[in-house]
Amino acid sequence: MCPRTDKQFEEIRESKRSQIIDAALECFATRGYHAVSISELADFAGISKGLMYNYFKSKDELLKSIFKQVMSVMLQLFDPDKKGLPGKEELEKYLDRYFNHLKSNIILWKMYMAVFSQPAVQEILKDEILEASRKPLEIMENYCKALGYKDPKAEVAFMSTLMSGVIFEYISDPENYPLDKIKKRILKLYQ
Amino acid sequence: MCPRTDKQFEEIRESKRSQIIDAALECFATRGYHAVSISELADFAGISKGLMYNYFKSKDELLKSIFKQVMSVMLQLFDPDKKGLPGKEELEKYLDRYFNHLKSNIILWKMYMAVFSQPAVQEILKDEILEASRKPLEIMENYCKALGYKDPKAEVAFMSTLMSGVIFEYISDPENYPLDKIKKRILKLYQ
Amino acid sequence: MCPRTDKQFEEIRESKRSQIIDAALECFATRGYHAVSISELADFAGISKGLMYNYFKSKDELLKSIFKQVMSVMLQLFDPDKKGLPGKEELEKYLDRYFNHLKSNIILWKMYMAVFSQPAVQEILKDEILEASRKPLEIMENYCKALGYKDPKAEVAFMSTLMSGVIFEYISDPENYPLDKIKKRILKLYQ
Amino acid sequence: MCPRTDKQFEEIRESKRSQIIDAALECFATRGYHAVSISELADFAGISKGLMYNYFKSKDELLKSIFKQVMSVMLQLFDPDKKGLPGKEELEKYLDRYFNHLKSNIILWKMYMAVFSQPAVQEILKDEILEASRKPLEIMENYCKALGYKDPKAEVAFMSTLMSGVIFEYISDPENYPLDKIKKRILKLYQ
DNA sequence: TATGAATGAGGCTTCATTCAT
DNA sequence: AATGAATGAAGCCTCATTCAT
Repeated sequence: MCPRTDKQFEEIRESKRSQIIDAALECFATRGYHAVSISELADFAGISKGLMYNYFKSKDELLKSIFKQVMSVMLQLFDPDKKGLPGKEELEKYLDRYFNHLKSNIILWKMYMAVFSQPAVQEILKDEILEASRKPLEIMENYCKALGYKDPKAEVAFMSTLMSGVIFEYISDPENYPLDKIKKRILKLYQ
Repeated sequence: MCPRTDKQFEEIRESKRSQIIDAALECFATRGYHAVSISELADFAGISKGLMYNYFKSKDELLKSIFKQVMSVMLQLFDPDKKGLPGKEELEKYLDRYFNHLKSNIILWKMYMAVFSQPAVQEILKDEILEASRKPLEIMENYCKALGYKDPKAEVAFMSTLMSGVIFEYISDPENYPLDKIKKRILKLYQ
Repeated sequence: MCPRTDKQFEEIRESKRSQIIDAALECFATRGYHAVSISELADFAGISKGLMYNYFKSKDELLKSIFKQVMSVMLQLFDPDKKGLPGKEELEKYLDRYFNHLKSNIILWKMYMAVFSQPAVQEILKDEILEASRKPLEIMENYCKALGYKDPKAEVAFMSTLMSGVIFEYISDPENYPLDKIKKRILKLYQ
Repeated sequence: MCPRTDKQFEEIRESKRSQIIDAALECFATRGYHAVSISELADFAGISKGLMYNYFKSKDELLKSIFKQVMSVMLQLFDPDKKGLPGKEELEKYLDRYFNHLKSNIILWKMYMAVFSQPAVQEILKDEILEASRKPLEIMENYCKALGYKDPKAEVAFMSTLMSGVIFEYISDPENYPLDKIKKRILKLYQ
C-alpha cells in the first residue's frame, strides 16, 4: 500500500544492474560484442529489452560500464598493498597474484582481449583504455627500476609482451596451456 | 573485338578476386568485420555490391577466403628453405624473418588477431587454424630440442607466448612498440 | 494525524489535477504533443509517472482534458456580460478583450492551434470543437447584423479569417508581430 | 544481360523519388508528421521500408525534402513574371493567383500549415522556413509601398494575417468556407 | 560480367502503460 | 495516494542479399 522506500529502490537497482552486467559480460566475452544483440542479452539476463535502457543509456554505454568494472577488478590486482620497495620477492608475489587471477577470472580476461582486439570496440572505449593502462605500466616500471635495468622502459615493454602473450595463449586454450610451467619460466628470467 | 579466351576470363576473374580480397582485408583488419558493410566494401574495392556476390557467396564466405589467404602467406614464413640443423644462428634468422614479416605485413597480423578474438569466426575456422599452427609449432619444437631444453614442449609454449605477445603488443600500437629492442631481448634469452 | 475528510481529499485531488494539466499544457503547447513523453511530463509536473495514470486514463485522455479546459477558458472570453445591443463601441471592446486575452494567454492559443493542426487529435475532439465555436460565431454574427451587413454570414467568415490570422501570426512570432497596430487596422475596417 | 545505363538508373531514381514524396506529402498533410510511421509510408507508397532509405537519409530528411518541394511550388506563386510596377490591378491578379492556387493545391497548404503549427517540426525545418518566407514578404512590401501606405511593414503584417487566416480557415473546412466571397471582401479593402 | 534498385529481417531504442509495494 | 521498476509493442534505421536489366 505504501511506495517502496528509497533504500529499497536503491537495492533493486544495484542488484539488477549487477545481474545485467554479469550476463552481458559472459555474452560479450564468449561471443563478441557485435554478435550479441540487446534482445539476446535481455533474454539471457532474464529481463525485458526495455529494462536494459532503464539501467544503461545504450548498448555502447553498457559496454563501457562493463569495461569499467572489468578494469576496476583488474586494477585491484595491480594495486600492491605493500608499499615496500619492489624486489625479486615482490615480483614473485606479483606474478603469483597475476596468474591466479587469470585462472579464476578467465571471463574477465576474455572480455579484456575481446575489447582490445576489436577495432570498433576500441573506438568506443578509447579513453577508458588509456586511463586503465596507466597504473599497471607504472607498477611494472617501478619493478624494472628496482631490478636495475638500464633501459626500464624497454624492459616494461618486454614484460607487457610476456603478460599479453600469457593472457592470449591461456584464454585461447585454457585446458592445455601450461600456465604453471610458464610462470616458473618467467620467474627464472628475473632471478 | 575478338572474344576473350577462357584463359583470359580466368585471369580477369582471379585478378578481380584478389582486388576484392585485398580491399576486404584492409577494411576488416582496420575496422573490424562487423563494422564494415558490404556496401562500403564494394565502394572501397571499386566495384558494385552485386559483383561481390559473383565472387563470394556471402560475407562470411569472403571472410573465410581472406583467412585462408592470410594463413597461406603466413605458412610461407614458417617454411624454412634450409633443412640444416637448427641452432642459435638459425633461431636468430628465424626470429629475424618473423619480426620483419610482422613489420611489413601488419595488416595480415591484425586480421589474424581479429579472427582469433571473434569466437563466432573461430568456430567457423577451427580446422584451418589448427592446421595452420601445426607447422610453426613443429619448427619451434625442433629448435628447442636442438637447444637442449629438458622440457621442449614447455619451452615451445613459452616461445608461443612470446610471439603472441609480440604480435599483440605490436599491432596494438605499432608506432610506439620497440620491436627491435624486444627482438634483442628475446635473442638474449637463447644465447 | 486525524484522517482527512472526504472534502480534503477531493481538494487535494483537484489541485494535483490542475498541477498536471498546467504542466502538460505548457509542455504540449511549446514542444508538441508527440514530442513530450509521459516521463518528461511527470518530471516537469513534479510527480511520478504512475501518478499520472491515477488522474488520467491515458495520454490521449490527458490531451482531451487539457483541450476542454482550454475551451472553457476561451468561452469565457466570448461570453459578453453586457446584453446591450452590439455596436461599434461594443465591437471595439470585444476586440480589446480578444487581443488582450491573446497576449496574456499565449500558451492557451498555442495549444488551440496545435490541436487544430493535428488531424488525429481533431478527430478525437470533433464534437468539442464544434460546440466551442458556436458561441463566438453567434456573437460575431450579431455584430455583423447590427453593423448592417447585407451578407452577415460572409462577414462573419471574414472576421473569423482575420482572427485566425491574428492568432496564427502572433503565436508564430510573438516578439515581432505588431499586435496593437493590427488591432487598430482591424478597427478601422469597422468604423 | 547488360546492366542498365546511367540514364535508365537516373530515370528510375527520379520517378521513384517523386512517388515517395507524393505519398509522404499526402500522408503527412492529412495525418501529421509524427502520426505517420515509415512503415505506413512505405506501404502507402507501395515500396519497402528499406527503399525509403535508399532515397532519403532519414524521416527528417524526407520531411525537409517535401518542405523544399512545397516551398518551391509556392515560390512560383509568389514570383511575378511581369516586372511592371505593382498597382491595384497587379494586386488583383496576385490575389487571384493566390486563391486559385489554394483551391487546386490544398494538400500543399495543409502540409504548410501542419509544418508551421507543430513545434517539433518547426525545429527540424527552422532554416528552410526562414529562407522560404523571405520572397513573399518582399513582394507584399513592394505592393504596400506602391499603394502608398505610410507604414508599409505594418500593412504587410496585416496582409500576412489575412492570408494566414484564409489558409487556416479554408483548409480547416474547404467545403463550407466562402473562398470567393472572401477574395472579393479583401479586394474591396485595397480599391 | 556488372550494376544498383529493391527487399525484409533484424538491430537499437523509445515510450505509453502496468503493477508490486 | 504515490513510486519507479518492469513490460512489450512499435518506431527508426541498417544491411546482407536478391534480381531485373
